[in-house]
Amino acid sequence: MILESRVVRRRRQVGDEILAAAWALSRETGLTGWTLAELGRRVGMQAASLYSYFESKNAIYDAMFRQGHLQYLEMERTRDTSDLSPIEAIRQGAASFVEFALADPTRYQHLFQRTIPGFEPSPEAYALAVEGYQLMVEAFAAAGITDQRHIDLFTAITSGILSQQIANDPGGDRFSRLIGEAVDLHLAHVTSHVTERTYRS
Amino acid sequence: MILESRVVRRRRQVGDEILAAAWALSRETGLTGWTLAELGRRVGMQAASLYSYFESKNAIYDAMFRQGHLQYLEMERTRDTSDLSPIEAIRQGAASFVEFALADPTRYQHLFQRTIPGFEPSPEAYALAVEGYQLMVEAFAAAGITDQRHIDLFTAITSGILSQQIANDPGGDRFSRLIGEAVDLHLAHVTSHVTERTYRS
DNA sequence: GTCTATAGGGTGATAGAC
DNA sequence: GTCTATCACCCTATAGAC
Repeated sequence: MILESRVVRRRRQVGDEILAAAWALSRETGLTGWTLAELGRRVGMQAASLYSYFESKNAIYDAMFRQGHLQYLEMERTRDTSDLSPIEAIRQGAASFVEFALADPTRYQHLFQRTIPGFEPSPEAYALAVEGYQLMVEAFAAAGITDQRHIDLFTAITSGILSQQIANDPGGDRFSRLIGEAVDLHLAHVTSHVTERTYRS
Repeated sequence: MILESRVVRRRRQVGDEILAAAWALSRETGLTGWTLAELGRRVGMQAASLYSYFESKNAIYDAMFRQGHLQYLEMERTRDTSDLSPIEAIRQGAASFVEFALADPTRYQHLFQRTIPGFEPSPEAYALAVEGYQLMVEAFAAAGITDQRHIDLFTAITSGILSQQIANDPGGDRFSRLIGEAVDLHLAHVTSHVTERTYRS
């Protein structure tokens, strides 16, 4: 049993090493800009040997998707909002999401923009994405905001700022610096009864 | 001269036919989901013969990019805003942009999201994109809105709504129906002095 | 598990006859 | 201008020896 456990651990280590190399390659040449041959070279292995760890290239993408969402969920779970009002928690959550996105734009692209032709996350991995979305929905519910339209507008604004930032000013803050202003604007809007009356569906 | 002109006209016709087929294929299987062999088959031609009309596949993408932006500029130029206030013209412009985008999401993707690996528009084609952007900037200037931050927030919100709409509710209106609400929210914000004071950079 | 070899598919682009 | 033939790649994935 002890011997088997060592083997299992070693396997996991190599798998993680492959994933780390895949992330590095993706950051350098784009998510679709590398081949299994290059990935193998990075970890000192023939391309064919990668198949001992992942059953296909898409399985590697799936593991990356899963890993990225686990990182996001871990960040969200350790974020302390106990001292914050619900509204303040939403503000912090948005800032935290932007920080997560810009800390690794390639990861953001893979997790939230899905541009790889032919790749779709497995149900297990997709469930993690849904879980993250639910955390946001709950944060809004805690502030009494439950209208799907309001949440949709929030996600649209946030993703719009991030995609513009990453595409048109990579490494800068031309768009991302607007996130606080945009969130406050949105929150003021959805918590005002006047506006709700005007735009009821 | 007359004979030559006929030849030239015929060449343009075939070129346009090829472009139309490329658009059709792109709508069916994605911008990167077809090959020159398939495109040739569509127009009754061998793949190699396409090179008499376009010097590369990227040149076809470039012509599509150019054609799409010309369509947008044509729509903008024929849009009558003479009876509208500057603010109302911005509202109409946003609605018109959303309509243009959703009328052909593939075209929107090619013109404004640029997801084709390795493709960059030629300077001539890119100039058309800049021209369209300038039209929007001028519409804002006419309303006294010249702060780049405000225009950036507008483009972020608009593109965010559109990308969410196309990615998560294709064919529906879950996100796009929010455009009027979002634009009004944005306009109310940027024309309020209180807010300007709060968020001055 | 890792290797070599290769299957089996595909691609954009070019040469040269007609 | 259009064709056939082909170049010169490239890729993921698998078979089988070690």
